[in-house]
Amino acid sequence: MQIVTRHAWNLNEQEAVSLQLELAAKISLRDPEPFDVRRIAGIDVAYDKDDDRLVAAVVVLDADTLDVVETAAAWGSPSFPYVPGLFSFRELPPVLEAFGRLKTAPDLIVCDGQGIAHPRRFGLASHLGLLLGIPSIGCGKTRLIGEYDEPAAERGSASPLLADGGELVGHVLRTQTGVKPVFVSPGHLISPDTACHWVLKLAPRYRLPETTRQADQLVRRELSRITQDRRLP
DNA sequence: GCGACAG
DNA sequence: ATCTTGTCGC
Repeated sequence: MQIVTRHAWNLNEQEAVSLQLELAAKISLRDPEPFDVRRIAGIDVAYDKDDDRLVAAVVVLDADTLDVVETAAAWGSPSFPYVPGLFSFRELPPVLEAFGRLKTAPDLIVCDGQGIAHPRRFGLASHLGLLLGIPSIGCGKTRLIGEYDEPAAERGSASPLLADGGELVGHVLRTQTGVKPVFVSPGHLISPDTACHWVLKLAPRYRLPETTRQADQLVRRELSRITQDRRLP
């Protein structure tokens, strides 16, 4: 698929924050109509512990069978420090490169991290969704912002994630009975409820959605692949 | 000033 | 993210 980057990535922290404020105004929390989802993409990034390199991977799953139908990966190096709230500026460059290697564009993207459940309502999922113009969801393992009540223990239970004075920025969703919940928030072109619906559907057996699990596995395989090469004298 | 803080 | 052993359970 063709990737068109709409802005540069060589920014300092102040410029990055300004850009987020500017782009956050363009985010839509409405579901497309019609909203036909056949291919769902999952992304993940892994860091090399010895070298300062990182790998980004994209896996595309069939929405009905959850089978992997296409994958792509790209190597890079951290071009931005890890700063809570500016995560996308660190991981998106290689992720976009990986997307550019896909033959077919997905209908929905699920990211590791947050969507609008972010200080400026512009987390990684929102940034990626906006740049690609594709519906996106943020599914984080831990909280960045927001307050919430613990959801009931049964799979499918959810409680609203509220920021500031009660603004709904997502949901804390229990994907498996008796297991720690995940933080689901819309990235772009999707509503909070529809985002939860898809994450639950993508997690029929494990805590994390299959998109995230498959992307994580691919990225680790890529890491060990080069680690092996490096051991050869 | 003191915590909190996606991966 | 990454560093790390064993352990309980299906």
